[in-house]
Amino acid sequence: MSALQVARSLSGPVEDYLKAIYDLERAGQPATTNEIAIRLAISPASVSGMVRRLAEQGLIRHEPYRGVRLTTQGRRAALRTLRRHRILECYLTEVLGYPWDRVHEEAEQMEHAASEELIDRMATALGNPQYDPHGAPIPTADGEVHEGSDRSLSEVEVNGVVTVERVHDEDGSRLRYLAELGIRPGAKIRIVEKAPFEGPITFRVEGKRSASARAIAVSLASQVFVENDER
Amino acid sequence: MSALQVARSLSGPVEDYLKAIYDLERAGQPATTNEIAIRLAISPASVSGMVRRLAEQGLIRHEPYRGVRLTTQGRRAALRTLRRHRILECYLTEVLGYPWDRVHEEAEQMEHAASEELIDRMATALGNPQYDPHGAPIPTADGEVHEGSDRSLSEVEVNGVVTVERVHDEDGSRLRYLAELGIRPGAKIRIVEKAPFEGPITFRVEGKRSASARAIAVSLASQVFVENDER
DNA sequence: TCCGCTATTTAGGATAGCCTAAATAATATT
DNA sequence: AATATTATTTAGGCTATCCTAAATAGCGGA
Repeated sequence: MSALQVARSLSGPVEDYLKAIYDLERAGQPATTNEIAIRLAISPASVSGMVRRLAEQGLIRHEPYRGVRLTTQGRRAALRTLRRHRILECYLTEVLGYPWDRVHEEAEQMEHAASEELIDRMATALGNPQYDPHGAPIPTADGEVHEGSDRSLSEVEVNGVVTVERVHDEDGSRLRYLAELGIRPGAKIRIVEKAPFEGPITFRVEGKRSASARAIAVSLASQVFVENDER
Repeated sequence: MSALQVARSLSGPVEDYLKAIYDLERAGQPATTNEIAIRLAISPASVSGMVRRLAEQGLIRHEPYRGVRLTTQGRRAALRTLRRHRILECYLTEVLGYPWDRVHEEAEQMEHAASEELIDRMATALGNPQYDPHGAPIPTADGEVHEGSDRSLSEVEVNGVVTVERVHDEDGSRLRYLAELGIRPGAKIRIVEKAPFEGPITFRVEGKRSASARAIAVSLASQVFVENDER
Protein backbone atom coordinates (compact mmCIF):
# COMPACT_ATOMS: atom_id res chain seq x y z
CA MET A 1 0.00 0.00 0.00
CA SER A 2 1.75 3.11 -1.21
CA ALA A 3 1.87 6.38 0.64
CA LEU A 4 -0.02 8.01 -2.18
CA GLN A 5 -2.89 5.65 -1.80
CA VAL A 6 -6.11 7.43 -1.05
CA ALA A 7 -9.23 5.68 -2.17
CA ARG A 8 -10.20 3.73 0.98
CA SER A 9 -13.44 5.36 1.87
CA LEU A 10 -13.88 7.78 4.72
CA SER A 11 -16.54 7.70 7.41
CA GLY A 12 -19.56 9.95 7.26
CA PRO A 13 -18.35 12.21 10.07
CA VAL A 14 -14.90 12.53 8.49
CA GLU A 15 -16.45 13.58 5.20
CA ASP A 16 -18.53 16.13 7.05
CA TYR A 17 -15.47 17.63 8.73
CA LEU A 18 -13.66 17.89 5.44
CA LYS A 19 -16.58 19.59 3.75
CA ALA A 20 -16.89 22.04 6.61
CA ILE A 21 -13.19 22.84 6.54
CA TYR A 22 -13.25 23.26 2.79
CA ASP A 23 -16.09 25.71 3.09
CA LEU A 24 -14.56 27.73 5.87
CA GLU A 25 -11.20 27.84 4.17
CA ARG A 26 -12.78 29.10 0.99
CA ALA A 27 -14.24 31.95 2.98
CA GLY A 28 -10.77 33.13 3.96
CA GLN A 29 -8.52 32.20 6.84
CA PRO A 30 -7.63 28.68 7.90
CA ALA A 31 -10.61 27.09 9.62
CA THR A 32 -10.53 27.35 13.40
CA THR A 33 -11.66 24.77 15.90
CA ASN A 34 -14.54 26.92 16.98
CA GLU A 35 -15.85 27.64 13.54
CA ILE A 36 -15.79 23.98 12.68
CA ALA A 37 -17.62 23.17 15.91
CA ILE A 38 -20.33 25.69 15.17
CA ARG A 39 -20.68 24.53 11.58
CA LEU A 40 -21.13 20.93 12.63
CA ALA A 41 -23.07 21.73 15.77
CA ILE A 42 -20.76 19.79 18.05
CA SER A 43 -18.53 20.80 20.93
CA PRO A 44 -15.11 22.38 20.31
CA ALA A 45 -13.51 19.65 22.39
CA SER A 46 -14.80 17.03 19.99
CA VAL A 47 -13.37 18.97 17.10
CA SER A 48 -9.95 19.05 18.75
CA GLY A 49 -10.00 15.28 18.94
CA MET A 50 -11.08 14.76 15.37
CA VAL A 51 -8.62 17.32 14.09
CA ARG A 52 -5.80 15.28 15.55
CA ARG A 53 -7.03 12.17 13.79
CA LEU A 54 -7.50 13.92 10.47
CA ALA A 55 -4.00 15.33 10.70
CA GLU A 56 -2.61 11.87 11.46
CA GLN A 57 -4.30 10.60 8.32
CA GLY A 58 -2.74 13.39 6.31
CA LEU A 59 -6.03 14.96 5.36
CA ILE A 60 -5.38 18.28 7.04
CA ARG A 61 -2.48 20.23 8.46
CA HIS A 62 -2.94 21.63 11.92
CA GLU A 63 -1.10 24.52 13.48
CA PRO A 64 -2.12 24.35 17.11
CA TYR A 65 -4.13 27.36 18.21
CA ARG A 66 -4.10 28.82 14.69
CA GLY A 67 -6.37 26.60 12.71
CA VAL A 68 -6.43 23.96 10.09
CA ARG A 69 -5.95 23.63 6.34
CA LEU A 70 -6.76 20.84 3.96
CA THR A 71 -3.87 18.99 2.38
CA THR A 72 -4.11 18.20 -1.30
CA GLN A 73 -5.40 14.81 -0.35
CA GLY A 74 -7.94 16.29 2.05
CA ARG A 75 -9.11 18.76 -0.55
CA ARG A 76 -9.59 16.00 -3.05
CA ALA A 77 -11.69 14.07 -0.57
CA ALA A 78 -13.75 17.16 0.24
CA LEU A 79 -14.40 17.78 -3.42
CA ARG A 80 -15.47 14.21 -3.99
CA THR A 81 -18.04 14.58 -1.24
CA LEU A 82 -19.15 17.94 -2.53
CA ARG A 83 -19.56 16.47 -5.98
CA ARG A 84 -21.70 13.70 -4.58
CA HIS A 85 -23.78 16.15 -2.65
CA ARG A 86 -24.39 18.48 -5.54
CA ILE A 87 -25.06 15.85 -8.15
CA LEU A 88 -27.56 14.34 -5.73
CA GLU A 89 -29.23 17.71 -5.28
CA CYS A 90 -29.55 18.06 -9.03
CA TYR A 91 -30.86 14.59 -9.48
CA LEU A 92 -33.38 14.86 -6.68
CA THR A 93 -34.82 18.09 -8.02
CA GLU A 94 -34.60 17.47 -11.72
CA VAL A 95 -35.49 13.82 -11.94
CA LEU A 96 -37.37 13.02 -8.78
CA GLY A 97 -39.21 16.28 -8.33
CA TYR A 98 -37.92 17.34 -4.93
CA PRO A 99 -38.60 20.96 -4.03
CA TRP A 100 -35.38 22.95 -3.86
CA ASP A 101 -35.72 23.76 -0.20
CA ARG A 102 -35.62 20.13 0.83
CA VAL A 103 -32.94 18.54 -1.33
CA HIS A 104 -30.13 19.59 0.94
CA GLU A 105 -31.09 17.34 3.85
CA GLU A 106 -31.69 14.32 1.70
CA ALA A 107 -28.44 14.79 -0.20
CA GLU A 108 -26.62 15.21 3.09
CA GLN A 109 -27.63 11.70 4.11
CA MET A 110 -27.07 10.03 0.80
CA GLU A 111 -23.74 11.56 -0.06
CA HIS A 112 -22.03 9.23 2.41
CA ALA A 113 -23.62 6.09 1.03
CA ALA A 114 -23.67 6.62 -2.72
CA SER A 115 -20.80 5.12 -4.68
CA GLU A 116 -18.77 7.06 -7.16
CA GLU A 117 -20.28 4.94 -9.90
CA LEU A 118 -23.82 5.78 -8.89
CA ILE A 119 -23.02 9.46 -8.81
CA ASP A 120 -21.43 9.28 -12.23
CA ARG A 121 -24.45 7.51 -13.63
CA MET A 122 -26.69 10.21 -12.22
CA ALA A 123 -24.44 12.91 -13.60
CA THR A 124 -24.55 11.30 -17.02
CA ALA A 125 -28.32 11.01 -16.89
CA LEU A 126 -28.42 14.75 -16.17
CA GLY A 127 -25.96 15.65 -18.92
CA ASN A 128 -23.15 16.45 -16.49
CA PRO A 129 -24.56 19.61 -14.98
CA GLN A 130 -22.17 22.32 -13.87
CA TYR A 131 -24.25 23.83 -11.09
CA ASP A 132 -26.57 22.46 -8.46
CA PRO A 133 -30.07 23.86 -7.89
CA HIS A 134 -28.73 26.53 -5.55
CA GLY A 135 -26.12 27.66 -8.01
CA ALA A 136 -23.13 25.92 -6.42
CA PRO A 137 -20.56 24.65 -8.92
CA ILE A 138 -20.18 20.89 -9.20
CA PRO A 139 -16.65 19.52 -9.07
CA THR A 140 -15.79 17.24 -11.96
CA ALA A 141 -15.07 13.58 -11.34
CA ASP A 142 -11.38 14.38 -11.21
CA GLY A 143 -11.64 17.19 -8.75
CA GLU A 144 -11.82 20.38 -10.75
CA VAL A 145 -14.06 23.23 -9.60
CA HIS A 146 -14.21 26.85 -10.34
CA GLU A 147 -15.78 28.31 -7.28
CA GLY A 148 -17.60 31.42 -8.32
CA SER A 149 -18.02 34.85 -6.88
CA ASP A 150 -17.80 35.33 -3.18
CA ARG A 151 -19.40 38.71 -3.29
CA SER A 152 -22.60 38.65 -1.33
CA LEU A 153 -25.76 40.59 -1.97
CA SER A 154 -25.16 42.45 1.24
CA GLU A 155 -22.04 44.04 -0.24
CA VAL A 156 -23.64 45.48 -3.32
CA GLU A 157 -23.83 49.28 -3.37
CA VAL A 158 -27.12 51.14 -3.74
CA ASN A 159 -28.36 51.17 -7.32
CA GLY A 160 -26.10 48.29 -8.26
CA VAL A 161 -27.65 45.63 -10.41
CA VAL A 162 -26.42 42.09 -9.97
CA THR A 163 -27.30 38.56 -11.00
CA VAL A 164 -27.80 36.01 -8.28
CA GLU A 165 -25.30 33.26 -8.76
CA ARG A 166 -25.74 31.11 -5.75
CA VAL A 167 -27.78 30.82 -2.59
CA HIS A 168 -26.56 29.16 0.55
CA ASP A 169 -28.49 25.93 0.77
CA GLU A 170 -28.49 24.80 4.32
CA ASP A 171 -31.68 26.23 5.70
CA GLY A 172 -34.86 25.17 3.98
CA SER A 173 -37.12 27.83 5.42
CA ARG A 174 -34.75 30.60 4.42
CA LEU A 175 -34.55 29.15 0.95
CA ARG A 176 -38.29 29.02 0.74
CA TYR A 177 -38.49 32.64 1.76
CA LEU A 178 -35.86 33.73 -0.71
CA ALA A 179 -37.65 31.91 -3.50
CA GLU A 180 -40.84 33.66 -2.54
CA LEU A 181 -39.03 36.96 -2.89
CA GLY A 182 -37.77 35.93 -6.31
CA ILE A 183 -34.19 35.58 -5.18
CA ARG A 184 -32.82 32.48 -6.89
CA PRO A 185 -29.90 31.74 -9.16
CA GLY A 186 -30.19 33.73 -12.35
CA ALA A 187 -32.45 36.45 -10.96
CA LYS A 188 -31.42 40.07 -11.60
CA ILE A 189 -31.58 42.24 -8.54
CA ARG A 190 -31.35 46.00 -8.15
CA ILE A 191 -30.45 47.40 -4.76
CA VAL A 192 -32.78 50.24 -3.95
CA GLU A 193 -31.70 51.23 -0.51
CA LYS A 194 -29.47 50.16 2.33
CA ALA A 195 -30.48 51.34 5.75
CA PRO A 196 -27.58 52.27 8.00
CA PHE A 197 -26.41 50.33 11.05
CA GLU A 198 -26.90 46.88 9.57
CA GLY A 199 -30.38 47.92 8.64
CA PRO A 200 -32.41 46.10 6.04
CA ILE A 201 -31.56 46.09 2.36
CA THR A 202 -34.31 47.12 -0.01
CA PHE A 203 -34.24 45.66 -3.49
CA ARG A 204 -36.27 45.02 -6.56
CA VAL A 205 -36.23 41.92 -8.74
CA GLU A 206 -35.73 43.14 -12.30
CA GLY A 207 -38.14 41.99 -14.95
CA LYS A 208 -40.63 40.72 -12.45
CA ARG A 209 -44.23 41.76 -13.02
CA SER A 210 -45.46 42.67 -9.59
CA ALA A 211 -42.09 44.06 -8.76
CA SER A 212 -42.77 45.85 -5.56
CA ALA A 213 -39.65 46.57 -3.59
CA ARG A 214 -38.90 44.21 -0.75
CA ALA A 215 -36.42 44.29 2.07
CA ILE A 216 -34.27 41.66 3.77
CA ALA A 217 -31.86 41.65 6.65
CA VAL A 218 -28.15 41.91 6.01
CA SER A 219 -27.67 38.50 7.59
CA LEU A 220 -29.96 36.94 5.02
CA ALA A 221 -28.52 38.94 2.13
CA SER A 222 -25.07 37.75 3.03
CA GLN A 223 -26.07 34.21 2.17
CA VAL A 224 -26.81 35.22 -1.39
CA PHE A 225 -23.83 35.38 -3.71
CA VAL A 226 -23.93 37.54 -6.78
CA GLU A 227 -21.94 38.63 -9.80
CA ASN A 228 -21.77 42.10 -11.14
CA ASP A 229 -24.02 42.85 -14.04
CA GLU A 230 -22.69 46.11 -15.28
CA ARG A 231 -19.17 47.02 -15.47
CA MET B 1 -43.75 10.13 23.43
CA SER B 2 -46.17 7.25 23.45
CA ALA B 3 -45.19 3.64 23.86
CA LEU B 4 -46.51 2.93 20.40
CA GLN B 5 -44.15 5.40 18.85
CA VAL B 6 -41.87 3.81 16.31
CA ALA B 7 -40.66 6.07 13.58
CA ARG B 8 -37.31 7.29 14.97
CA SER B 9 -34.92 5.79 12.57
CA LEU B 10 -32.76 2.80 13.28
CA SER B 11 -29.03 2.48 12.72
CA GLY B 12 -27.61 0.68 9.72
CA PRO B 13 -26.46 -2.34 11.71
CA VAL B 14 -29.83 -2.62 13.45
CA GLU B 15 -31.62 -2.62 10.11
CA ASP B 16 -29.27 -5.32 8.90
CA TYR B 17 -30.01 -7.51 11.89
CA LEU B 18 -33.74 -7.14 11.39
CA LYS B 19 -33.50 -8.00 7.72
CA ALA B 20 -31.43 -11.06 8.50
CA ILE B 21 -33.84 -12.21 11.18
CA TYR B 22 -36.79 -11.64 8.89
CA ASP B 23 -35.18 -13.75 6.24
CA LEU B 24 -34.23 -16.58 8.55
CA GLU B 25 -37.61 -16.63 10.19
CA ARG B 26 -39.30 -16.84 6.83
CA ALA B 27 -37.28 -19.94 6.14
CA GLY B 28 -38.81 -21.67 9.14
CA GLN B 29 -37.72 -21.79 12.75
CA PRO B 30 -36.96 -18.81 14.93
CA ALA B 31 -33.59 -17.37 13.98
CA THR B 32 -30.72 -18.59 16.10
CA THR B 33 -27.72 -16.64 17.26
CA ASN B 34 -25.44 -18.67 15.09
CA GLU B 35 -27.43 -18.33 11.91
CA ILE B 36 -27.62 -14.60 12.37
CA ALA B 37 -23.87 -14.46 12.95
CA ILE B 38 -23.17 -16.38 9.77
CA ARG B 39 -25.59 -14.30 7.74
CA LEU B 40 -24.01 -11.06 8.87
CA ALA B 41 -20.47 -12.43 8.91
CA ILE B 42 -19.81 -11.41 12.49
CA SER B 43 -19.06 -13.39 15.62
CA PRO B 44 -21.84 -15.10 17.58
CA ALA B 45 -20.78 -13.20 20.69
CA SER B 46 -21.52 -9.92 18.93
CA VAL B 47 -24.92 -11.19 17.98
CA SER B 48 -25.71 -12.06 21.60
CA GLY B 49 -24.98 -8.49 22.56
CA MET B 50 -27.05 -6.93 19.82
CA VAL B 51 -29.91 -9.33 20.43
CA ARG B 52 -30.19 -8.06 23.97
CA ARG B 53 -30.39 -4.47 22.73
CA LEU B 54 -32.95 -5.27 20.04
CA ALA B 55 -35.09 -7.06 22.61
CA GLU B 56 -34.85 -4.08 24.96
CA GLN B 57 -36.12 -1.90 22.16
CA GLY B 58 -39.03 -4.21 21.57
CA LEU B 59 -38.00 -5.12 18.06
CA ILE B 60 -37.55 -8.82 18.73
CA ARG B 61 -38.47 -11.37 21.36
CA HIS B 62 -35.69 -13.54 22.62
CA GLU B 63 -35.99 -16.93 24.25
CA PRO B 64 -32.51 -17.58 25.56
CA TYR B 65 -30.86 -20.52 23.87
CA ARG B 66 -33.84 -21.07 21.57
CA GLY B 67 -33.72 -18.17 19.17
CA VAL B 68 -35.32 -14.94 18.29
CA ARG B 69 -38.50 -13.71 16.59
CA LEU B 70 -39.48 -10.33 15.27
CA THR B 71 -42.22 -8.49 17.09
CA THR B 72 -44.84 -6.75 15.01
CA GLN B 73 -42.84 -3.59 15.35
CA GLY B 74 -39.64 -5.36 14.35
CA ARG B 75 -41.29 -6.95 11.37
CA ARG B 76 -42.58 -3.60 10.23
CA ALA B 77 -39.09 -2.15 10.45
CA ALA B 78 -37.62 -5.09 8.55
CA LEU B 79 -40.19 -4.69 5.80
CA ARG B 80 -39.49 -0.99 5.50
CA THR B 81 -35.82 -1.75 4.95
CA LEU B 82 -36.62 -4.53 2.52
CA ARG B 83 -38.85 -2.19 0.60
CA ARG B 84 -36.09 0.37 0.42
CA HIS B 85 -33.64 -2.24 -0.73
CA ARG B 86 -35.83 -3.66 -3.43
CA ILE B 87 -37.11 -0.39 -4.80
CA LEU B 88 -33.52 0.74 -5.00
CA GLU B 89 -32.57 -2.39 -6.88
CA CYS B 90 -35.35 -1.74 -9.37
CA TYR B 91 -34.45 1.87 -9.77
CA LEU B 92 -30.76 1.20 -10.21
CA THR B 93 -31.33 -1.37 -12.92
CA GLU B 94 -34.28 0.14 -14.70
CA VAL B 95 -33.43 3.80 -14.59
CA LEU B 96 -29.71 4.00 -14.07
CA GLY B 97 -28.67 0.99 -16.06
CA TYR B 98 -26.93 -1.05 -13.39
CA PRO B 99 -26.29 -4.67 -14.33
CA TRP B 100 -28.41 -7.02 -12.20
CA ASP B 101 -25.43 -8.70 -10.60
CA ARG B 102 -24.21 -5.49 -9.01
CA VAL B 103 -27.31 -3.74 -7.75
CA HIS B 104 -27.40 -5.67 -4.53
CA GLU B 105 -24.24 -4.13 -3.06
CA GLU B 106 -25.16 -0.61 -3.98
CA ALA B 107 -28.70 -0.98 -2.65
CA GLU B 108 -27.31 -2.45 0.54
CA GLN B 109 -25.44 0.78 1.22
CA MET B 110 -28.15 3.17 0.18
CA GLU B 111 -31.05 1.51 1.94
CA HIS B 112 -29.85 2.91 5.25
CA ALA B 113 -29.57 6.47 4.01
CA ALA B 114 -32.54 6.91 1.71
CA SER B 115 -35.63 8.48 3.23
CA GLU B 116 -39.07 6.99 2.90
CA GLU B 117 -40.01 9.92 0.72
CA LEU B 118 -37.17 9.29 -1.70
CA ILE B 119 -38.06 5.64 -1.97
CA ASP B 120 -41.68 6.49 -2.62
CA ARG B 121 -40.69 8.91 -5.34
CA MET B 122 -38.58 6.26 -6.97
CA ALA B 123 -41.38 3.73 -6.67
CA THR B 124 -43.77 6.16 -8.30
CA ALA B 125 -41.34 6.86 -11.11
CA LEU B 126 -41.20 3.12 -11.72
CA GLY B 127 -44.96 2.65 -11.59
CA ASN B 128 -44.88 0.92 -8.21
CA PRO B 129 -43.24 -2.32 -9.23
CA GLN B 130 -44.19 -5.49 -7.40
CA TYR B 131 -40.94 -7.39 -7.83
CA ASP B 132 -37.31 -6.48 -7.80
CA PRO B 133 -34.91 -7.54 -10.56
CA HIS B 134 -34.25 -10.86 -8.85
CA GLY B 135 -37.92 -11.63 -8.48
CA ALA B 136 -38.26 -10.72 -4.81
CA PRO B 137 -41.62 -9.17 -3.89
CA ILE B 138 -41.58 -5.54 -2.83
CA PRO B 139 -43.46 -4.67 0.36
CA THR B 140 -45.94 -1.85 -0.04
CA ALA B 141 -45.42 1.42 1.79
CA ASP B 142 -47.67 0.18 4.56
CA GLY B 143 -45.95 -3.08 5.06
CA GLU B 144 -47.83 -5.64 2.99
CA VAL B 145 -45.94 -8.39 1.17
CA HIS B 146 -46.89 -11.66 -0.24
CA GLU B 147 -43.75 -13.68 -0.10
CA GLY B 148 -43.85 -16.19 -2.89
CA SER B 149 -42.89 -19.80 -3.22
CA ASP B 150 -40.21 -21.22 -1.05
CA ARG B 151 -39.75 -24.24 -3.21
CA SER B 152 -36.26 -24.30 -4.60
CA LEU B 153 -35.08 -25.64 -7.91
CA SER B 154 -33.17 -28.32 -6.05
CA GLU B 155 -36.45 -29.83 -4.84
CA VAL B 156 -38.05 -30.26 -8.21
CA GLU B 157 -38.44 -33.88 -9.30
CA VAL B 158 -36.99 -35.18 -12.54
CA ASN B 159 -39.04 -34.17 -15.57
CA GLY B 160 -40.78 -31.46 -13.62
CA VAL B 161 -41.20 -28.15 -15.41
CA VAL B 162 -41.15 -25.01 -13.33
CA THR B 163 -40.96 -21.26 -13.76
CA VAL B 164 -38.20 -19.41 -12.00
CA GLU B 165 -39.74 -16.94 -9.63
CA ARG B 166 -36.82 -15.57 -7.74
CA VAL B 167 -33.07 -15.84 -7.47
CA HIS B 168 -31.15 -15.20 -4.32
CA ASP B 169 -29.39 -11.92 -4.91
CA GLU B 170 -26.45 -11.73 -2.61
CA ASP B 171 -23.63 -13.10 -4.69
CA GLY B 172 -22.89 -11.26 -7.91
CA SER B 173 -20.73 -13.91 -9.49
CA ARG B 174 -23.34 -16.61 -8.90
CA LEU B 175 -25.98 -14.35 -10.36
CA ARG B 176 -23.85 -13.73 -13.39
CA TYR B 177 -23.39 -17.44 -13.85
CA LEU B 178 -27.08 -18.18 -13.46
CA ALA B 179 -27.93 -15.53 -16.01
CA GLU B 180 -25.47 -17.07 -18.39
CA LEU B 181 -27.26 -20.38 -17.99
CA GLY B 182 -30.59 -18.70 -18.70
CA ILE B 183 -31.83 -19.04 -15.15
CA ARG B 184 -33.58 -15.79 -14.29
CA PRO B 185 -37.06 -14.85 -13.11
CA GLY B 186 -39.64 -15.96 -15.63
CA ALA B 187 -37.52 -18.65 -17.26
CA LYS B 188 -39.11 -22.08 -17.69
CA ILE B 189 -36.91 -24.93 -16.63
CA ARG B 190 -37.21 -28.67 -17.13
CA ILE B 191 -35.29 -30.94 -14.82
CA VAL B 192 -33.61 -33.62 -16.88
CA GLU B 193 -31.67 -35.55 -14.32
CA LYS B 194 -30.67 -35.49 -10.69
CA ALA B 195 -27.53 -37.34 -9.81
CA PRO B 196 -27.64 -39.15 -6.48
CA PHE B 197 -25.72 -38.17 -3.36
CA GLU B 198 -26.12 -34.41 -3.74
CA GLY B 199 -24.90 -34.79 -7.28
CA PRO B 200 -25.47 -32.15 -9.92
CA ILE B 201 -28.86 -31.33 -11.35
CA THR B 202 -29.18 -31.40 -15.09
CA PHE B 203 -31.77 -29.15 -16.66
CA ARG B 204 -32.85 -27.53 -19.86
CA VAL B 205 -34.19 -24.03 -20.33
CA GLU B 206 -37.45 -24.36 -22.25
CA GLY B 207 -37.92 -22.32 -25.37
CA LYS B 208 -34.28 -21.46 -25.62
CA ARG B 209 -32.71 -21.92 -29.03
CA SER B 210 -29.36 -23.46 -28.27
CA ALA B 211 -30.93 -25.39 -25.48
CA SER B 212 -28.22 -27.80 -24.62
CA ALA B 213 -28.68 -29.38 -21.22
CA ARG B 214 -26.59 -27.89 -18.43
CA ALA B 215 -25.91 -28.96 -14.89
CA ILE B 216 -25.54 -27.12 -11.61
CA ALA B 217 -24.75 -28.11 -8.05
CA VAL B 218 -27.54 -28.64 -5.57
CA SER B 219 -26.18 -25.81 -3.47
CA LEU B 220 -26.58 -23.39 -6.34
CA ALA B 221 -29.98 -24.78 -7.36
CA SER B 222 -31.22 -24.26 -3.83
CA GLN B 223 -30.83 -20.52 -4.25
CA VAL B 224 -33.29 -20.50 -7.12
CA PHE B 225 -36.95 -20.42 -6.12
CA VAL B 226 -39.58 -21.71 -8.47
CA GLU B 227 -43.29 -22.24 -8.89
CA ASN B 228 -44.88 -25.28 -10.37
CA ASP B 229 -45.90 -25.01 -13.95
CA GLU B 230 -48.08 -28.00 -14.37
CA ARG B 231 -50.54 -29.23 -11.94
C1' DT C 1 3.46 44.70 31.25
C1' DC C 2 -0.04 42.25 33.48
C1' DC C 3 -4.88 40.73 33.58
C1' DG C 4 -8.70 38.71 32.12
C1' DC C 5 -11.43 36.97 28.36
C1' DT C 6 -11.82 33.68 24.75
C1' DA C 7 -10.21 29.88 22.12
C1' DT C 8 -8.16 25.62 22.44
C1' DT C 9 -6.67 21.51 24.31
C1' DT C 10 -6.55 17.75 27.79
C1' DA C 11 -8.73 14.59 31.03
C1' DG C 12 -12.07 11.54 31.89
C1' DG C 13 -16.58 9.42 30.37
C1' DA C 14 -20.35 7.54 27.55
C1' DT C 15 -22.35 4.65 23.72
C1' DA C 16 -22.67 1.65 19.73
C1' DG C 17 -20.59 -2.01 17.45
C1' DC C 18 -17.28 -5.28 16.91
C1' DC C 19 -13.72 -8.99 18.73
C1' DT C 20 -11.46 -13.09 21.38
C1' DA C 21 -11.34 -16.18 25.13
C1' DA C 22 -13.62 -18.35 28.80
C1' DA C 23 -17.74 -20.02 31.04
C1' DT C 24 -22.13 -22.18 30.80
C1' DA C 25 -26.23 -24.45 28.87
C1' DA C 26 -28.39 -27.64 25.82
C1' DT C 27 -28.12 -31.65 23.13
C1' DA C 28 -26.23 -35.93 21.40
C1' DT C 29 -23.68 -40.18 22.25
C1' DT C 30 -22.34 -44.03 24.62
C1' DA D 1 -26.49 -41.19 33.63
C1' DA D 2 -22.12 -39.29 32.30
C1' DT D 3 -19.56 -37.28 28.92
C1' DA D 4 -18.53 -35.06 24.63
C1' DT D 5 -19.92 -31.72 21.38
C1' DT D 6 -21.95 -27.61 19.99
C1' DA D 7 -24.46 -23.33 20.78
C1' DT D 8 -24.84 -19.46 23.49
C1' DT D 9 -23.65 -16.18 26.71
C1' DT D 10 -20.46 -13.48 29.66
C1' DA D 11 -16.15 -11.06 30.54
C1' DG D 12 -13.01 -8.01 29.13
C1' DG D 13 -11.18 -5.19 25.23
C1' DC D 14 -10.83 -2.02 21.17
C1' DT D 15 -12.20 1.96 18.06
C1' DA D 16 -14.75 5.94 16.52
C1' DT D 17 -17.30 9.61 17.84
C1' DC D 18 -19.45 12.39 20.90
C1' DC D 19 -19.80 14.94 25.71
C1' DT D 20 -18.60 17.95 30.05
C1' DA D 21 -15.37 20.01 33.06
C1' DA D 22 -10.90 21.57 33.92
C1' DA D 23 -6.43 23.23 32.42
C1' DT D 24 -3.74 26.11 29.36
C1' DA D 25 -2.47 29.33 25.63
C1' DG D 26 -2.92 33.57 23.13
C1' DC D 27 -4.35 38.23 22.85
C1' DG D 28 -6.51 42.91 23.60
C1' DG D 29 -6.76 46.60 26.74
C1' DA D 30 -5.68 49.24 30.99
